[in-house]
Amino acid sequence: MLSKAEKTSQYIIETVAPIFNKKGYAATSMSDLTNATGLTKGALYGNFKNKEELALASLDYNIKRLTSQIETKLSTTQSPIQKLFIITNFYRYYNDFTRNFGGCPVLNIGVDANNQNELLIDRVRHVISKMEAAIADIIDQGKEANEIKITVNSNRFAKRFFSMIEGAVFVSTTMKDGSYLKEMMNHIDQMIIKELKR
Amino acid sequence: MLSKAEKTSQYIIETVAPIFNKKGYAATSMSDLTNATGLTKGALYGNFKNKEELALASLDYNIKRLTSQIETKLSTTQSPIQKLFIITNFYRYYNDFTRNFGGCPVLNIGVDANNQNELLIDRVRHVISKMEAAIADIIDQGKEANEIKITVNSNRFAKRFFSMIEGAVFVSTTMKDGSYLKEMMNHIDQMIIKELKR
DNA sequence: ACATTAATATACCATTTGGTATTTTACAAA
DNA sequence: TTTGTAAAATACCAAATGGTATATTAATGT
Repeated sequence: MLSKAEKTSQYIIETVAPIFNKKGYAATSMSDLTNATGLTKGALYGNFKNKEELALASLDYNIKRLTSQIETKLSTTQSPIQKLFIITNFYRYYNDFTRNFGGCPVLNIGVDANNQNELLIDRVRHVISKMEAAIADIIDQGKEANEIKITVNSNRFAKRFFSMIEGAVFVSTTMKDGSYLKEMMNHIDQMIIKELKR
Repeated sequence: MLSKAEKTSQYIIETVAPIFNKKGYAATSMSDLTNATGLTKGALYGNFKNKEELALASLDYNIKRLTSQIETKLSTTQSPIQKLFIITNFYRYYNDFTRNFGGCPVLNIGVDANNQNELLIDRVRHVISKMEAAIADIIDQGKEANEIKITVNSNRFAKRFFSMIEGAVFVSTTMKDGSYLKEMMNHIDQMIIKELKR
């Protein structure tokens, strides 16, 4: 059972996470957070050491929501190739998914914290590495399962795969035009078929 | 001949543009700008109406530096296909190019100003549209010159082209790893050869 | 050289910033 | 129901925020 403080901390993070994600670290003020939560500074500083800890916890929360959603979807199939299609299909409708918490946290905090906050940017780098590694892992599984050509460079493909996704996420968000994501996912699907599939 | 005020305005923008680009609009304070320029608020507010005008002029300046550099390089060939290769080759070393003014202004301000500043984000959208249109235009010229298949969808290809570039720019910058850009440009070159070239 | 204007510096404004010390309130065990 | 403690509200801090009015300095045309 959650204690009062744990419940409050949870509530604070849920409320505050989209704000940090939308506005960025420096541009988000403590009063933005008290206004949004309906709580006072006493409550916020009682539950979190400072603004930075709030931002870090918010980022972790957003990343967790994102990755756990992908993991859930991935677990519905055993086929590595199908897993890759599940990822592209998830990002096809990514704008709808992220609307709830204010855009892609990897992109937003990655750009916002770059050269501004080492702790935040380190976490973003870590997530990117993890996601790329996960994609490369799926490809390697595909090789073992004889679904994917053994000649492909898993890591190189994973990096390109992820870069393309983030590029489409960025332009799609900025231009408020979901077709960028859709077209890019179609292209990546073709890449999977032509470059990977054996 | 430039008046004193024009020279000062120019100096301010040159000095201030990379700061806005790195830190974003809200996170950049007027004292950041007075410190960097060595000028006082009197000088800044004498030459620019307010902080927002400074940010807009800074964005315009950065965008101009970027686009004029590309245009110069493009003018060295007549061949549409070669022009596309010139673009990918420019972005191969984009991190070195943008180091001087603090990263890609399209990416940085696009993410920073999204849902925060309408004037800034509108300018970013406008630039993206322009760049995509320019790419589509090159492709159309390639069709007329019998270099490029008439069946390809110029606009669709241009959007994908640009999205891929920005994605590589983002991950490359965030991870401090130029290989993302290099690999992506190699891939786009292959796309040009396989999808466009006739 | 002088007067006029343009450009910059200075001093100040109310408001907001992140953060803290203290008081008050809510809660749980006895 | 009382008491100890955990949690949240309040009041406050110095510093910084964007912006302005005024004073001072620099440049310019005559």
